[in-house]
Order: sequence, then C-alpha cells, then structure tokens
Amino acid sequence: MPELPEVETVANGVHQRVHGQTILSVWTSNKPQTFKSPPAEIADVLTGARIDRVHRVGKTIVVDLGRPLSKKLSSRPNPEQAKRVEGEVEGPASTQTPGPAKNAQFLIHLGMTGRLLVSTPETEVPPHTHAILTLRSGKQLRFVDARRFGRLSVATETYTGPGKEPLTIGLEDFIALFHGRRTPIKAALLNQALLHGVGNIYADEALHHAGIRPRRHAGRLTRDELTKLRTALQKVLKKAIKLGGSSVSDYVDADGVAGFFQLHHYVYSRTGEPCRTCKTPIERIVIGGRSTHFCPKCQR
DNA sequence: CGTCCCACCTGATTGC
DNA sequence: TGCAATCAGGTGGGAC
Repeated sequence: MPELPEVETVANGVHQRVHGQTILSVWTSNKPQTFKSPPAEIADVLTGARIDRVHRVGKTIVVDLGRPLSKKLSSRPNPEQAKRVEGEVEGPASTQTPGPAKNAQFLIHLGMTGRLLVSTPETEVPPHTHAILTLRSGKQLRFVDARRFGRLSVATETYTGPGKEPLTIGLEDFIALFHGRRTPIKAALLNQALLHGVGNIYADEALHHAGIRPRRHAGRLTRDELTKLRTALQKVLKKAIKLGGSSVSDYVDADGVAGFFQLHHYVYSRTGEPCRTCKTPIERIVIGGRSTHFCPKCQR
C-alpha cells in the first residue's frame, strides 16, 4: 500500500509513539531476503541506541539513532557490544552506552505489504513478523511483511534517497528531470531515481488532474504541461497525507491497513466507472507492466 | 546509459 | 463450494 503519503503517515505515527526511547533488544527472522544489511549488523547497531526521530525520505522510513548518555542500559551485559564500543573514538567511553556510530540510521522500506506496529509484548505476534525491537518503555516496534518485498537495513551515512523529493522540488528542477526522455510520462513518474516517493496510485491521479495522457513521452511535454503536472502532483500528495493522517493511524497500532481506501481517487482502480469530471468511462492500460488508469476525454 | 520486463512473495478476489 | 488463474500500491537486475 505504501507510497509517499502512506509512508509519511506511518513514519509520523511511529515517531509520536517511540521517539526518545532506547532499544533494549532486537529479534530478527531468518528470512534473508528481508535484510539488506546482515541481521547481526542491524541488531548490533540498534541495540542500545536511542530513537531520536522517525521520518520519511522517498518511500523509505528513516529512524535517526543516537547514543544515550546514561549509565544503565540493559540488565544483561553483552560482550560483543562492549568490545565494539571500546574501539570507538568519540566521547568519553565511560558516559556512553553501546549503540550506533554517530548519525547511524535504521532504514525501513515497506515494499507492498510491510507494516510497522507498536505493540505491547502481550499482543500476539502476527504471522510474517520479521523484526521485533523491544523498547525501554516495554513496548515493541514490530516489522510485519507478508509478501516480503520490504527491506530493512542500517546506514552510517545520512540517507538521501535515490531521487528528488516530489513535495519540495522546484519548478525548474522538475522540468529538467524529464528533458529528453522518450519514456512515457507515467513510467518517468514511477522512476525513483527521478522523483522518489511517487507510486502507481498518485502517478495516475496526478496525470488525471493535470489532464495529461500517461503514454505521452516525458520529453515532449510542454513547459506548461509540466508546470501543471508538478502542481497536480504536489496537490494530490498533500491531500492524501492530510486524509492519511486520520485514517491510517491503525497502521502503527494493532491491525494495520484499515481505512486508507477511503481516499478519493479520480481514476485509480476505477476502470469502467464514470470520470468524476466528465462521466466518460475510465480506461485501463498497462505501461511498464503497471496498470494505468486514465480518462480518455479529460487527458490528452 | 536508458528502458523494458520479469522475478521476487503471499493473500485476496475473480472466474470457471 | 472448490480450485486455479489473476491481480496487487515496489524494486532490482538482467536483457536489449
């Protein structure tokens, strides 16, 4: 489910629930595909770290980690951690507890079905759970992902994502992204190396709002059309974030996905239904292997 | 290098 | 009802 608005909603919800807390222990599943960094490294970096901030870059949830200054971390000492910390240079070792290097980050990509849940330990662990972080408050942060397209990793350098942020990119930069590209504009919008965060739903919705056919070559769109497209994209994403804020809170509680489908789509998943603007039936085609929905009358 | 296409997975829905 | 085929909001790698 997760495109930029969903990921932002989840990140904000998780931030509110867990920021400032220290990670006491980490459990990971044995499904190697889920882990882009070795599970042992993830556990090593996370254990003892403090969650300073949870935010979003593109479609990735970024957890900024810090090292708590305090004395007592865990009741059970961990020899591996102790060894690693000795080797670190910064700060007086006596006041540092184990944890990541400065500016370390925990990166979570939800893939198609990934969920981040904040649960009590008593809550039954759902099927397809791949990571559990136990926090000092006693709560657990759990990563659950049935389809296993999601990915977990740690980074030591600040993660900036593969492309530009759709919400903040300036007009000239936006126009330049598409210059000379022969690929359909729909495919270009999905290319995370250009804009990161835009997925199938919001690409279709933005193109409809801008009145542009999804098969148009990106490089042949006029300045005027690209100006409209940027405005439409930002408007659609912002509106979805606003709606998501209230309806997706369940993502981080117990039961996941409830509610986000209330979103007011104009074309996505509305094949054959009347266009909300002109009543013409919405058409579905395939571009780059992705289903694509548009109004043949409103979009040219 | 840019673009296309498929594999990677499980589960929900559709169709026979 | 049962079961197989189809489809799903994402991405990375190999083919062209």
